[in-house]
Amino acid sequence: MEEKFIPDIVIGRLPIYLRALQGMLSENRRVTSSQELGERLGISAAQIRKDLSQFGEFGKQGTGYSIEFLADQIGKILKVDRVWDMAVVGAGDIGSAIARYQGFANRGLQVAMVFDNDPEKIGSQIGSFVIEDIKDLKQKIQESGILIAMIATPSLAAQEVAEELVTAGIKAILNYAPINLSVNEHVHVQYIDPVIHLQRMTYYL
Amino acid sequence: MEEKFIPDIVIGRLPIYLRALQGMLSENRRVTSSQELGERLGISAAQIRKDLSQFGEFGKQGTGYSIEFLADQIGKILKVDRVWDMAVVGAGDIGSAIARYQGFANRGLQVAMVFDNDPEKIGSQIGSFVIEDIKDLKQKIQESGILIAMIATPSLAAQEVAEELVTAGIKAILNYAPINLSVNEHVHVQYIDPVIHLQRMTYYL
DNA sequence: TAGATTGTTAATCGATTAACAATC
DNA sequence: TAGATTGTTAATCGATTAACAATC
Repeated sequence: MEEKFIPDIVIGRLPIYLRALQGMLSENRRVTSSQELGERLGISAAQIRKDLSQFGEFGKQGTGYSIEFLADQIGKILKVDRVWDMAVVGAGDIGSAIARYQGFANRGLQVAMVFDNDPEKIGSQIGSFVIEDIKDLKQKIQESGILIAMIATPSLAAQEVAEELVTAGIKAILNYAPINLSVNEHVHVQYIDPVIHLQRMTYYL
Repeated sequence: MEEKFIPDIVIGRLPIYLRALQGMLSENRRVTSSQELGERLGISAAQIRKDLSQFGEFGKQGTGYSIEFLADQIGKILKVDRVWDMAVVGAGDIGSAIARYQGFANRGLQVAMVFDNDPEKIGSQIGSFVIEDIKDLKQKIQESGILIAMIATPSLAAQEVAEELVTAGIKAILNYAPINLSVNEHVHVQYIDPVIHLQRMTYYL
C-alpha cells in the first residue's frame, strides 16, 4: 500500500471543497470547474487543481469536474463514505446543541452517546439520547468502538476528560472548551472556540 | 501612524497566545518563556518570539515574559482591551447556546442582541435577552453601532442574513451555518462548522 | 559572574501561483 | 475545428527554523 505523504494543510481544505460540492449538488448542478469552485471559496483555481492532483485525476480537460463524482471521491479520501459514531461529553448548552445538531446528516458523522457528571441530568433525555453517567464513559466507549469524541465540558474538566477518552480508545477529539489539551501525539485534536475567531477579527476593526 | 503590515497568519495566532497566557494567570503564574508557551501550544519557541517581535519587545533576556504584561499587550494589539457588543442572529439551539455562553467574559466580547424570525420566539427570553424580530435587525444594529455579528440560522437563510448585516454596518461575521458566505471584501468573515474539523480528522483514522 | 532567554538575522523549508502542453 | 479546462512543472512567494550576539 503506497502511503504517499499529503500535507495536512491540503487535507484541511478537502472538507471545504466537499461542503461546496454538496451545496452545488443540492442546487441540482452537475458540473463545475476549478475556477468556479475557487471563486465560491476565495481560493485560487490553481490551488484547487494542485490539491486534487495529490490524490488522482478527477476532471476532464475542457469540461471540468462532475460534481457528484468529485464529491464521492473526496468523501472516500476523507473516509466519510461511511458513518462515524461520536460521543459527546458534557450536556450543558453547547453539548445539547451538538447532540441535537442536524448538520451531521449526510456528512459521515452522527452522535451516538452523550455523557455528563450531573446526577440531575443523568438519565434524562436530549433529543433521542439518554444522558449517561460519565463514570461509565470508558466502558461504554470501549464496548462501542467509538473513535471520535467532542468535549463540551467546563475548561477545568476538559484535560481530565481528554485523558479518560484517550484511555478509552478515542483517536480524534473536537474540543469546545477554551483550553489547549495535552494528549498523546497519535491522538488528533481540533479546537472550536468562538472567541479565537472573533479576536482574530477585532484586530482589523 | 505607521501601519506596518502584519501577516494574517500571525494575527491568527495571537488569540491562542492570549488564551494560554490568561490560563497561566488563572494558575497564579507570573512569568513565562517562549519555550514554555511553545510547549503548551505545540508551537516552536522561535515562532512565538518572531510573532511577538512584529509588535515590539515584550520580554527580558534571561528571564522571559511577564505573563500579565504580555497578556495586556496582546489584548491591546487585538483591540480586546475593551468590550465589543455582538448581535446573534438565529435563536435555535446554536444561537441560544451562544447567547448564554459564559466564555466571552473577560475576553473583550459580549452578546448584546438576539434576533429570530419565528413569531413564537420573538419576545421570549434567552438568558437575559429578549429575542427581537429580525425585521428590526437593520435598525437596531445601526442604532447601537454594533460591528460584530454571529449567524446561527439555517444554511438557506445565512447568505440573505449576511447581506442584511452588512447593510446594517456589520464589519465582522462569525458564521455557524455550514455554507460559504459571499460578502464585500472589507467585511471579515470567519466560520465555525464542526463537520469541517471532524472530517479533517477522519482522514487519519 | 554564569546561566538563561530574548530579539533578530540568515538559511531553510514548504506552499502558492503562473504558465502551458495535453486533450476533451 | 475552436474553445475550454485539466494536470503538472517550474518559478515565486512567504513562513518557519536555526543560530547567536546582546543582555538581563
